[in-house]
Amino acid sequence: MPELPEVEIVCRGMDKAVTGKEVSSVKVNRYDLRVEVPEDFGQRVTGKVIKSLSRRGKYIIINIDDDLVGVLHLGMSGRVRIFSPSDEYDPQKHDHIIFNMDDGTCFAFEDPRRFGMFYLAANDWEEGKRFSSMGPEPLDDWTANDLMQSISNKKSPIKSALLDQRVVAGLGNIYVCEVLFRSHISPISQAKDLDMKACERIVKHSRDVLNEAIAAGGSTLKDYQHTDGSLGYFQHGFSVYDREGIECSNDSCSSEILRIVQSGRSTFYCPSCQK
DNA sequence: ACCACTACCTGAAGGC
DNA sequence: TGCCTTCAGGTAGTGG
Repeated sequence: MPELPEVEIVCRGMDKAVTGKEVSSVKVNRYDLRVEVPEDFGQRVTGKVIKSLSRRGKYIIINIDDDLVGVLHLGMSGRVRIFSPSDEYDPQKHDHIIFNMDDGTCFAFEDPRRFGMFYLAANDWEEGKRFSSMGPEPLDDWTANDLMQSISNKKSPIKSALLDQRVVAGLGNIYVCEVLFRSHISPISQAKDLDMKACERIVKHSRDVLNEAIAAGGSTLKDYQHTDGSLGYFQHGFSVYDREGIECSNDSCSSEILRIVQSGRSTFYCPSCQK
């Protein structure tokens, strides 16, 4: 489910629901996620106050008291469901970790495929290699110059380069396809061959697409993904993703959208508009 | 060092 | 109905 816009929506929902509240209890149903959940997860978190939440790339950072952070990644199928004190928690088969707050609020991390992770770290976590090698935030400090530099030696296609979280943080398969379409750049072109103008277009359209998707509540593909169960609707705004065989949305173009496979992932693009 | 490929895991959808 | 194959929004490890 989650690329940057979806993670941002989840992060905002959690922030609103739990920031400033104390954790009264935690239930861990499964420890064998992508990264092993620490055995003492519950003990370390219970009785502590959630200070704030933030996002880095596709990771949600939960600042717990002063010396602890929860690091949450939704993987491919992860969701967070939040229950207000007046709602009753309805357990699901793949609820791995459930937090109960002192005011009766509760949230569950659900992830059928278990590609997600939820672990604890000291609050100087940003020193760790997971985040120190992560690229710039596309909505924040990313420039065309950064992009130009980071791909200047890359022989891989630009599609694959933009999926590399060291190049830019938070883009995934859907939004890379959409960005390249808007930028009129072929996903097949070698990253190192792009000029500064092309990099400028990618940076600009990344901002636009991501901001539009956040404003639309993210994209919902298979099931709901907001923390309150409501749906995002940016999937109706896709120009190319999952539109194989459909006519290109540009008025002046009558080509069909193609699907190819690059680095084992589907790429959707218009062969006429993206050169 | 880089890049493509594979594994990780469950569930939904489509073909027969 | 059911069985089989394919595919899915991500990341990390390997092997060429």
